[in-house]
Amino acid sequence: MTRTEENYIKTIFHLGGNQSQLISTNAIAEQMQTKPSSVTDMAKKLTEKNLLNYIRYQGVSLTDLGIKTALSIIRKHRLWEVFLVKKLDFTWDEVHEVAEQLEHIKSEKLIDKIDELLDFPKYDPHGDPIPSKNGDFQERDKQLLSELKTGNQGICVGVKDTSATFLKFLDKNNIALGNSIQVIEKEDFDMSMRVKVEGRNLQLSNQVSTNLYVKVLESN
Amino acid sequence: MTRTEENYIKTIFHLGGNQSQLISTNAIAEQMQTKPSSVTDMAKKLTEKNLLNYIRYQGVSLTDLGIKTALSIIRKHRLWEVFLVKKLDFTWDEVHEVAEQLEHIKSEKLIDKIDELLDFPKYDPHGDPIPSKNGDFQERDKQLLSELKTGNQGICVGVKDTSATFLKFLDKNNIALGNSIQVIEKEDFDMSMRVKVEGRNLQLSNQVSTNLYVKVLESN
DNA sequence: ACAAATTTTTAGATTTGTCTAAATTTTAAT
DNA sequence: ATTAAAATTTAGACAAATCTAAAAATTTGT
Repeated sequence: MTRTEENYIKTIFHLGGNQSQLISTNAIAEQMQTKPSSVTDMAKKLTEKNLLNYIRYQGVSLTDLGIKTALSIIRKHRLWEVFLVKKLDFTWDEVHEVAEQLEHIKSEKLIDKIDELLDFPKYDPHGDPIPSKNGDFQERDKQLLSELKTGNQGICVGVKDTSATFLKFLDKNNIALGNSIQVIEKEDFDMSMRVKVEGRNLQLSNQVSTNLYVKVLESN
Repeated sequence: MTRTEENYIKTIFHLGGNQSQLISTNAIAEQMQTKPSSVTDMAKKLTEKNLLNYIRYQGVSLTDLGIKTALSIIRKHRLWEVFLVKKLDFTWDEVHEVAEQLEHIKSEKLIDKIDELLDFPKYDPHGDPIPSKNGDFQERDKQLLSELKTGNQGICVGVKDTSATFLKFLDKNNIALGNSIQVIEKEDFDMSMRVKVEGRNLQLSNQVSTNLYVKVLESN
């Protein structure tokens, strides 16, 4: 498998092509910064290799083999991210670009040893779950901060937007995964909300609250 | 720089193209398992990029920029080898293949942090020196075991042949870098020699003694 | 249901890195 | 100093991954 092929498989997975949902060549092209015609060519090629199901004019979905392949790449990507943060003191906004390269290194032993070195982490620095060696992983029980009701309390467990600008914004406001967060007041006008993060009062815009995942603590 | 270009630069360095010595397209092709005509094409391309000096029908040598580039790649390769052995328990015969991939990862911060994590090692698992960040490195004072005279004593400091078969042979015979070694007797007939390695007697063929580097301990 | 707009595919071209076969240059031998 | 042998380059072709422009299919609006 070439690096390009792996990137297609990974992108299709992230667009939902694992739920036997058909993903359009247009959507893939947009995500990958390429043209729909290029996607069509690759769709044919990957179908030939039994990684995709492709229906002309409809879109593609991943086969079982395709899903397995995608999970393997995602596992590598997320483990490398943990490695960079835990062992090399990278910040969570610096890891993505490098992990994009490292995820393509071909050595089963290497990634298993990295997994072991990190003591088999379950989540990456952005709170996303890391598939196990045999490909299973459970999405954490979480919801967007914006979905919480006034008074609800939770723990920050992940981010939806993983861009450096958003992550740095969170750093600057001392919001980190694991922090407790409580909704004090929601503003109908602009959907912003006042929250308490680890005891500190903050005003967060809708843009922020729709990109921060929390695990709700049941009040009773 | 593409991965292929980097591999050409690295190969030319190893063939001596740093000493402003001209390396033939034939020699490069043989080393890289490709055809001389392909090398010619790449020679033109890399000359265009100011990495090579190329004289038609004569060969190529590295420019200053080419040497700097080669040293950067070799630095990465050797640091990754140390990482694999020291942090992930790879054996010295397993590291080459994986390091060939890792050496192409583009991130200055990454390799500097790996260097730091390893506490700035000077030599890789095969005894080869690791260029510093600014590109200087000194070849260790060493000679082939085969060059020693009867009675000479030394320390194993490196291998010339880094193939898995040779390295496993050394493992099997409990010969490791850092071991003391003394020449007991040299056989004129087949150039084999009887040696004492850390007190144990061994008979080594010429093939072995011409691939093991030692640092001679001056008798007086 | 049909025309217009949108999406997708096809056809043909481009770039990178490679190859084979033929032509050219250099080296070696007498 | 020629000629034969060896090494090197050129010319033309190919595969992978991409693009643009045109054609075809699908979706949408009325």
